Amino acid sequence: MNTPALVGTARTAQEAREAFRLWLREHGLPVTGQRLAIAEVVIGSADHLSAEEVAQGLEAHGEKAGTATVYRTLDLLVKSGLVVERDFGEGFRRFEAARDVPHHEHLLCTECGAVQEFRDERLERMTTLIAEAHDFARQGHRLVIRGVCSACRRGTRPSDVRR
Amino acid sequence: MNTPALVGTARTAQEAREAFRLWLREHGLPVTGQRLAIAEVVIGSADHLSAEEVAQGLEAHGEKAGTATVYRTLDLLVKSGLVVERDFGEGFRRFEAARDVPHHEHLLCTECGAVQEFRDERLERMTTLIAEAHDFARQGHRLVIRGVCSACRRGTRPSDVRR
DNA sequence: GTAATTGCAAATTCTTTGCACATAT
DNA sequence: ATATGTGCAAAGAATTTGCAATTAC
Repeated sequence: MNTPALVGTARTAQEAREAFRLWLREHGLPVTGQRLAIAEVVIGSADHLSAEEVAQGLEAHGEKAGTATVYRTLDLLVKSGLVVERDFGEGFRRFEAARDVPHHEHLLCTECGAVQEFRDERLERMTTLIAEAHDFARQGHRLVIRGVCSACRRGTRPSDVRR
Repeated sequence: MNTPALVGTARTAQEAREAFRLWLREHGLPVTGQRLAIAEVVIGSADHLSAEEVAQGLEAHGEKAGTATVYRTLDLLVKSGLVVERDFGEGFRRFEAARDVPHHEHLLCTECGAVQEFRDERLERMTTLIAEAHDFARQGHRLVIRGVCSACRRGTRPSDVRR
């Protein structure tokens, strides 16, 4: 439920496990069942998951991990580059598989919380020029467009519960 | 200290008090010393203040208010339209005087936390078109460009303490 | 075996809420 | 007078941390 259209394709659960296992090995860190399971949930999902949703995803797979472990593993996944951290100003963070897409922006539905992604080359150039003009060494940017998605406008979506 | 260049000009402390007093009157709400003092700090400042910084600002003026009052009054100021709420993904909110500038974007220095503002007409049109293309009823957007400001690059700024 | 991870619960940070007391109108 | 605001301390939500028991290598 609530699986917004995406720019790229999430990799398979298996690929997720193996990619993370490799990274852990390379860094001399123990490969544990929890770590692989969490990688599978986050990287295998096409959604932008909150820490809580990751924990729920684990249980759906018949696995589980304590809250602390979920957060600690998410940090590792971000460090490994396999996962990207997002902040849509909801008061908590979301985690998204780092796909092959170099960079993309987000459309956030203020009704149901659904997220759509899109890419716009112009934005890349535009923000670079703007940063230059203000004598900033640009590191990156974030654009979130807020609005109401078509499903919510039509009253279709059965009111997701999002905080 | 740490007063980034701004797009518009903050109104004076007096204007702030009077504007808020008027709004409170119009809405049948009691005009209290705390409310006026908080309005003066937030609207009179050219910065993007956190709730804590507002409280500190009060003490600097020889006034003070409890945390709850600060938050409750900030809500009122936002409702009155005199103040705008911002979320730069720092884990807490910031509040900025609503100046005459209709909408502007932010450049955030990841070293010292300084914020510069800028305006770009193209962004307005661009985000409207993008929202349309995705069948979203656009409500607004937010662009934050992250980077390192010139002062920090030159090692000039005496390393602000920002969380 | 030993060092690192796990899970639980306690601690933190930002923000909200309940309630007795104080204050604006 | 009376409704509303204020401050304090407790409650909440998201996240982090301390620590004994457990597990990977």
